[in-house]
Parts: sequence; C-alpha cells; structure tokens
Amino acid sequence: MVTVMSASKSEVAYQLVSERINTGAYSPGYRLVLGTIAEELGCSVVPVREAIRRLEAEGLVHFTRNVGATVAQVDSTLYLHTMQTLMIIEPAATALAAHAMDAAWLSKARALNEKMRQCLEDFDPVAFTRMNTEFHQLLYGQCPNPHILDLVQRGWRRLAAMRASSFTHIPYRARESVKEHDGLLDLIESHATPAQIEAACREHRAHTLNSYLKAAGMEPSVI
Amino acid sequence: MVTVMSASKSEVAYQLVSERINTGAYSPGYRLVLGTIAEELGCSVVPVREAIRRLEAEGLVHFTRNVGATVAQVDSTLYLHTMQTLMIIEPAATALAAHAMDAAWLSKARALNEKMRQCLEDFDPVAFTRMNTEFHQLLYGQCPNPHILDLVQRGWRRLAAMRASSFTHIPYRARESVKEHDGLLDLIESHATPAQIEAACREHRAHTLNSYLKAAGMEPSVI
DNA sequence: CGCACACTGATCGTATACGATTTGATGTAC
DNA sequence: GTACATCAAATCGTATACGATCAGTGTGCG
Repeated sequence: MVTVMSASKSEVAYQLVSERINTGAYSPGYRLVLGTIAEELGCSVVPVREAIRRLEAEGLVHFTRNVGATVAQVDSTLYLHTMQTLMIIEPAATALAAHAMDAAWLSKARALNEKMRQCLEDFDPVAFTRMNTEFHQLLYGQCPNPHILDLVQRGWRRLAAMRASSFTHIPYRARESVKEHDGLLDLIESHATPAQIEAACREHRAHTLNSYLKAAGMEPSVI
Repeated sequence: MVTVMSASKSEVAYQLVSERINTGAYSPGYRLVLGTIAEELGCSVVPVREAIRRLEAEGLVHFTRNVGATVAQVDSTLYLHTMQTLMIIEPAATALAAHAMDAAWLSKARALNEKMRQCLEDFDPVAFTRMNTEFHQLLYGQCPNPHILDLVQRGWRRLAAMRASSFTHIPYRARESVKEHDGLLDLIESHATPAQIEAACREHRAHTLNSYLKAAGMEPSVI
C-alpha cells in the first residue's frame, strides 16, 4: 500500500467532532447522530461510535443508551464545578512546574502578560481569553507529573468548549487578572517555594471564581 | 421481550475486565485479546472493543494500534504520580465534604479507625489497606463537586489496581497513619475550617508519600 | 375533549465478515 | 553463525447487515 495511514478512522472522527465542539460548530445540546457523522466522514458508524465514547469519557458529550449522544449542556453548575476543580489542580501543577521556570521562560511570560495588558484597551473578551489560556498554559505546562498535567489540560479544554469565559461575564476581572499575573511572576522571579507559588496561583483562581459566584449572587467557594 | 436487559454487553465486558484487573486475575502486562474475551463472554468483539477503550481512557490498560491492549504496567513512577495527584485532590475533596460531617458521621469514622488500630496487632497489610481505603472514602465521599469526587475515586481505583499498597512497602506507616486519622477527626470535631481540614489531610497524604519516597531513596515531594 | 395504547420511523447495539497490519518464524545467502 | 528477506499466523480495524429500543404520532375509547 502506498497510503500513509497516519491515523485510524476512529481517530479522525474523534478529531473532527472534538474540533467542531471546540469551535462551537456543534453547540451544547446538539444532537450527534452516528450515521450522519459516519456518512460525512465517508466511513461506517463503528469508528464514529468509538470516537463518541471517547468524547463521553472526557465529559464533552452526554450519551444515553439507545437514544444517542448530545454535546454536553453547559449548565452553570457544571461551569462552576470545572472552575473549582481547576482551582485546586492547576496551582499544584504550576508549583510542580516551578523547576522549569528560568530567565528565558520568565521573559516570555512577562511579554505575554504585557500583550494582555495592551489588550485591555478596546477590550475584546475572546482575544483576551485566548491569551489568558496561553498564559496559564505557560505556567503549568512543564509540570512533570503527567496525570496532573492531563487533568489541568482537560479542565481548560472543558472551559473552552463551554465558550463561557469568565471575562465575558465579569469584564472587570480582566484588569485585576493581569495585575495578579504580574504578582505571580514577581513571586517566581524571587525564587519562591513551590508551596508559595501554589498558594498565590490558587488565590488568583479563587478571585476569578468568587467574582463569578458573587456576580451570580452565590456564596463564595469554601476553599 | 422477557429479558431485563439491565446492562449492555459492552458494559458487562467493561465490568468483567475491570474486576479482573482489580482482583489481579489479569496482572500488569497481561495481554488482553479482544477475540478471547469476546468468546468467553459469548458475544462478538465489538462490545469488547468499546470496553477496552473505556479502560484505556481510565488508564488501566495500555493500547497500541494494530497490536492490542495490555494491562497497564505498574512502574514505580506511575505509582508515585498517582499518589501525588491524590495528595492534591483528595484533601480538597475532603474539605469540600466537610459540611456533611455531623455527629453520626464522626462516630462512624471513629469506629472504623478504631478497628484499624486493632488490626495493627498481627498486622495484615491487605486488610489494613482495605480499611484504610474505606476510611478515606468516608472522608471524601460527600464531596459535592462530582468532577473532583470522580477524580479521587479514579485515583484510589488506580492505586488498588496496582495492588501495591504503601503499607506493604512501609509497614511502620500504619501505626502513624492511624494516629494521624485520629488527629484529623479531632480537627473536624472542633469545627475546623475547610482550609484547615484540607491542610491537615494533605499533610497526612504527604507523610505517606514521602515515607515511600524516602524508603526508595528518592527526594521528598516539593509540595 | 382528554387519555391510553398501538404503530412507525429513526437510531442505536451487536453479529458476522473480510481486508489490513503486525509479529515471529523459517529459510537462505554471506 | 549471523543478518536479512520472505512468509504465515494471529490480531486488529472497519464495513455491512439486522435486530432491539426509543420518541413521536395517530387513533380509538371513555
């Protein structure tokens, strides 16, 4: 055979559906029909099934036996639960990644945060959220524990899929957020202990979460 | 139809393989052949495939395209990574579950820990590990955030699948562990804040992890 | 007019079948 | 004796086919 066969069909199906959910082409509640997707991909339903089940395991789609799959609903509770989970795991990942934060890394992070600061004028929530995601990825990206890294990435991915950035709901957080990022980088530059980094990072996340909770008229998170 | 059809075949397959891994009937490295399992279950390979992929998503089996699935290897790094992940998430789950810890709950937890204390004489690592799992389940079980709860349960499940309890490797930790459990319950009884509970619980987990690391001649965890 | 029930179309769950890929073994040349 | 090419068996990946199940609709009865 000449064909390269780089990825299996179920992998292709997974990528396709996954991307469409992320870009919002499939919005929450959208009915994912195996046969339709299979036809579109030019393959049978079997690989599509597998892809859908994988997405289910990741929490991006909801599946009911003998009924079918739909893109997971973004109920406000789900958003909060995901935020809360990230508030616990991401700071830990960042602290564990501290060893990799050298001078080069630091200047890159500073530059990115500076770009975010510039973005504050004529505020564009989407662009800002994208850069915010990138900034945090820079923070936790070098975490040496693959489980934890995976969990953090899934969390962010879920939030992205919800297309409900905090900054859309509570725009004033953007300015505070940039300031807190700087504080975090200062802390890292001064060779703070991992525990200190974790605490500061968690505080940053907690501020965002609690601002959202307050805006929604709810109690702040207990931790 | 008279049949109840309580679970789909892929669900049955999932349960079967999952249990066999947990009980150790399928030990790490064991080759999971779709056809063989299907034959044993009296069904075709398709549902088995789905079950295997689910187990892969949970990290219990390793899957290679066109080659097949094997029960995940328990390399010591994996064990440590799982322990470290749990060290971060479980205390948070416990703190979030604090609201549900009333007098009745407390007496149940005390009773269980007392049983563990009795088990210290003629020490049986397996029985002790089982009770320890139960005790911790009691701690985090009422966590209201389903994501976090799920992550904690997966972590414990993974550790169980590894059949490599800390108490097998470092038996002297058992005695300290029971004492720390009591301390934790005292703290809860005195209506400590969730943050305090989290800190104490994490310290407990950190002690276990670092004892293991020390026994293996490795550096203690940075957080 | 409203409710219960049977029917229908859509969709899922699984079996079977076959092509594709890998792996390990066998044989041959050097 | 070793290295490499070739081959066969085992196993996976996917297509197709058909039975099972569910949601919605229409009809009949109270």
